Amino acid sequence: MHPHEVDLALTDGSSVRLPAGATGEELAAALGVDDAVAVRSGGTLVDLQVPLPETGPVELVRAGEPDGRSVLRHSTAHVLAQAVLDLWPGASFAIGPPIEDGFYYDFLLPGGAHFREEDLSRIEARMREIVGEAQPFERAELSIEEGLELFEAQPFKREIIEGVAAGPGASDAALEAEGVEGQRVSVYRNGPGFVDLCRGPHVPSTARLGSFRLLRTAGAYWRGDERRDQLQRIYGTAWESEEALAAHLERLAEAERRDHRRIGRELDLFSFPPELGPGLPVYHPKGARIRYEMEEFARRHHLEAGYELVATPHAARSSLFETSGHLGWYAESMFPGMEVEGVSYHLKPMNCPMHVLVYRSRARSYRELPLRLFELGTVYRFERSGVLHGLTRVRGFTQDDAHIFCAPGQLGAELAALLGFVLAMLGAFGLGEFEAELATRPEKSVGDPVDWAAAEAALRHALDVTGLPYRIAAGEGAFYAPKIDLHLRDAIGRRWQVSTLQVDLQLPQLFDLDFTGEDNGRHRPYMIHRALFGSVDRFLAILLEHYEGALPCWLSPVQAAVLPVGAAHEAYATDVAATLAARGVRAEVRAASESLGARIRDAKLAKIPWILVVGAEDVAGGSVGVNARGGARPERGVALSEAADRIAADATPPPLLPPQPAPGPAGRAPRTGVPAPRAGDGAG
RNA sequence: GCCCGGGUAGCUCAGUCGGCAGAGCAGCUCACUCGUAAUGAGCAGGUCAGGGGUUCGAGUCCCCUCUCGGGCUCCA
Repeated sequence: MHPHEVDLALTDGSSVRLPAGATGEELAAALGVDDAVAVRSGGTLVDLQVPLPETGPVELVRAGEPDGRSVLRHSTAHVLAQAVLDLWPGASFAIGPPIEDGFYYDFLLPGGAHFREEDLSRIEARMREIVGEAQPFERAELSIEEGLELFEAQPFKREIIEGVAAGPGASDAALEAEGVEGQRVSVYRNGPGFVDLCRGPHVPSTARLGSFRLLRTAGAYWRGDERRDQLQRIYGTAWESEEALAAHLERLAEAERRDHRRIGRELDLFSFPPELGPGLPVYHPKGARIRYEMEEFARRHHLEAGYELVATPHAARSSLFETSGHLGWYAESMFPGMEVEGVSYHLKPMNCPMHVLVYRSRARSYRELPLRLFELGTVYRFERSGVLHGLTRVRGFTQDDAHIFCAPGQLGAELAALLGFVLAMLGAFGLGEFEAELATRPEKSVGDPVDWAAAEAALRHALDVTGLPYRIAAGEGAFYAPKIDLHLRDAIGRRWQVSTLQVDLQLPQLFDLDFTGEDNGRHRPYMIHRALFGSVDRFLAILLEHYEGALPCWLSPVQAAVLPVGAAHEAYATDVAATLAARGVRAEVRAASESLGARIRDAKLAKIPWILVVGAEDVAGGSVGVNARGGARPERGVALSEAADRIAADATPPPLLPPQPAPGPAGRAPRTGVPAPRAGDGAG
């Protein structure tokens, strides 16, 4: 029996009577919790084996919660390192943190060796042996000197210890997690020969691990610095149960099925002809039709929102980009110049200098402001070859770009209205879950910090008015402007950065823009850069992945397929298609050269929202058979006029909530007024 | 740009030890004229990414280049 017992307060408000000095393991036993992996005490996580503090509430961290998964993943990463060091004697190991959905570990293999895909199964087999041996994780704390001695043969570990020992500012968060704090280093041992620098906590034993999978190998620079060693990274995933692991692997398969590059090929939307060069897409008729619908929607609503259309060329004298600062700051991201008649030209990486010239083409009055210039402008950026990715990262793309020139006093209202407009537009595409980042002045920036602060305040005000959840991304603004970056989540929870709103402090000055004020004096306008889709190309890719290719009817390149049962019904099918076309529906007749079943299958695979089957009964009765995408079962004998009504309604672009000057309580207004996302199921 | 792995018919892929370049789908032709996710038969389709090398002989082995994919770095 323990000499005395204490009442231990739990975070949920209850308490448990335990012997003094009891550990997290004993607490878990007392509570009947069998999946605890750590203890949360005073905001930090500690090992289960540590005696619980008698003051302050504590809480068990269970395997399935976010922090618990991180512990599992971190522990699994240790086992990965242990396995690799077993299999490659002389290997160096660097860092191995938990990450979203998994973990990785970086190594330098002896003799400059590299991992191969087939190594993953060997390593995984060795990891499973270690798990089978139920090795305890044991924590120890050492002095800096002891740590350096322990890791004498491990240059990366020594560098971490030395870097942190050198004092604050010499470390970063990822390295801190590796277990060096102040003048102590913590290490974890498991098994006879393995010890790693680590802050912890870890599971009590490797036996608690097992639902993991190694996924891929990759190169990764030491400390993320491309001038330093490139290490060999192994990525894996780990979960609290086989079921959770299987669910994650299924999510990966789901993402694979939604890959816009695959869908683009299967639906014949676009391609990347090698003859054009990397990162330069061509849109096929169906893909171009989708773009047309997106762009028309954008143009129409911009006009309604008080924008004016402009059009500008793809190239300009290099001197323009000297003036704008692009060649000074971002020449590396621009295509090299070309010489024409002794003058250097560049492809434009952004539209703003051109729009500035439109503004400056004549004297401007305060009466004209805010002046909102909109263009679907195609820009060219020299992206490094390794970063290109489908339509989401290309070398030539079209921005739905606008520049708003306004008087200083108009900035706040303009930004707030703009943010509402952005949310309404994106909402119309069926995307509703947004998060924002306010990116503030970076280290490398131009302009007066006072102006920066004012611009940042205006952006923050717009966010507050809109009620959008946001976080501050300190120091992540563009060199010339603070900005709001808008992110959205797609149907399977992935986050995509889309819109950007920037308050430019530089261009009006560089181009010496002005307007005549009410006071007959010259004033400098503010300039807002903004793109809603960001890139039309990239936004199309996001839509394709979000909808798995089954776009809402109004965006579908073909909205209805009319299938005659036999050749005798083809004339009627043509009439049906003409009726639909008269209602503005994009309809196609697919003649009876193949079996009806095969044509239905083709239409389904092409994700056509409405399939109309017409046979003898329909010819006689003026009806159609309706097979709607996502519908429960096909209908027979629907009157043509009724079917046309339903399809025409489905094919109509959604309404857009006008920008709201005064959003309602809790700032949900921009979303509540937006029509519910069209599931693209054609249910009419 | 860097690391790793790929590139064989429009697509997905097979091709053993270096010994005649294949399949399914798609395409075309013919027959079938069909009531809600694949009718049948036939035909055609290849500079095996490109170039160089080794070899009696290269899709296969070696080198270079291009390109795609996964990462890293970058992303005004």
